[in-house]
Amino acid sequence: METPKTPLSIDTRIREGLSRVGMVLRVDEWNRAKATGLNPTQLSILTLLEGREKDGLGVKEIAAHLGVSQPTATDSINALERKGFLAKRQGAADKRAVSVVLTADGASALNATDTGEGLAAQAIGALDHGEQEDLLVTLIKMIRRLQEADAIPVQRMCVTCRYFAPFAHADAARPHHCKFVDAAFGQRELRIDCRDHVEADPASRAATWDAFQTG
Amino acid sequence: METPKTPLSIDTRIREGLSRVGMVLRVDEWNRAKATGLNPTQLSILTLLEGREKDGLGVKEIAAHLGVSQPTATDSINALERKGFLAKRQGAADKRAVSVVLTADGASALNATDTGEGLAAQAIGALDHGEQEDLLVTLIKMIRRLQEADAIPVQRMCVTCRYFAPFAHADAARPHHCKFVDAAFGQRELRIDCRDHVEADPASRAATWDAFQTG
DNA sequence: CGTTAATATATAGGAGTCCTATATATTTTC
DNA sequence: GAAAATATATAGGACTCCTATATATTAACG
Repeated sequence: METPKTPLSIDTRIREGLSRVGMVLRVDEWNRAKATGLNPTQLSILTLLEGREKDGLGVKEIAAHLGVSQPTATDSINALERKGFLAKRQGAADKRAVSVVLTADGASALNATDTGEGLAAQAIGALDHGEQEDLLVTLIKMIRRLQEADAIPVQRMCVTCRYFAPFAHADAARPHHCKFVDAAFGQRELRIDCRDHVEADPASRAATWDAFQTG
Repeated sequence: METPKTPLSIDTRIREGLSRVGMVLRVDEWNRAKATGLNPTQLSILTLLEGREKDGLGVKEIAAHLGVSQPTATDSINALERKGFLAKRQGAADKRAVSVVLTADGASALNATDTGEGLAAQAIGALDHGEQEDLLVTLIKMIRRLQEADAIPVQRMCVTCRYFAPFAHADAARPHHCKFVDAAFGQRELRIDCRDHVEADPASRAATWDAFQTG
């Protein structure tokens, strides 16, 4: 009957929980990816490039999004280039730079991986609607904090978008408004990575966040 | 002005959010591990073995906890054995089996990695107390579901422990009771991986969960 | 009781991730 | 225009991670 060591803080236990769930996400990704001969890292890169077909992304940006070093990103990009799933174009203005874009093959490989079912979806499905919504909002809050702290690159979330008008409507089910598509939407529809995102300037971003939080 | 493709379900967006946060967890782990010459996978294994010094764990079990194949687990275990951070003992009853245990060196390497600060801790710190608590409970709910579905191995959580008496006290701050240490504790103290965990039988596990949920 | 099936782990082989350190080519800066 | 900063690539090495298969034991069953 040992007494437990230093009692763990709630931070630590949340991290433990996130890491368990994260493990399952990774397993799902292996299953998704296997069919197309990809692995989770490669799948992440293709996903990242989807919806950025205009400008592509630089090697450094990809590394930052993946949370790996730049040479590692080069490695994985090369692996995908060999497979013909993406292409490197020389940067227009800056000749040092490179612009990585999805090829047609890459896009179809991505579509071939059915994103539908998986263990993670099952776990999320075990939550009721309110919990799902709260979880989404909590994650958004965490991600935003990391973004504000420059710990991760800019995410294309509604809450930092210039087109986002939080709580613009009285309708409790669809309180928010997207000025880009000019439509109302609900908390449950909040995006983590919207292809139409345009970052708002810091001042209005802060104001938007404030309005979003105080609901 | 492209119209967005098929609108993503909330499942998908929660997965996106979890994966962003998971990326940060991984970066934190690299930073933690680097000092001791480890990598995140190795760190996970050592963490897993901590608090199981009596019986150790089998290769297969370690693989299941990590969500990797058995040969991969063998690889990583061998790497750690080379470094002297763990040892393999032959199984007592079953001579095929192996029991992997932490060595003293392994334990101190683990302690050397300061678990304190990191990006994830910062992101979690951005949440208020209520949100942290809700997040912890939500994660527990998800993990339990995965466990019940045999998608992940048994986790040593309070909610599946025979010593756990949910909402046994009137005190709102410390409603739960742990019959092992015979003490009251709060939602915020719920464990994800308790070394004193003993799995309850299915029937009482279900009853406990029910009591916990309807709290 | 002995053959067959199941289990726990290890090996083999190979692609790819991931790191640090450093080289190369271009901007940028003063 | 030289020095500092930036974007990417290379080199070298440890390790992760897979599938397929081999080995040793234990369990199952006719």
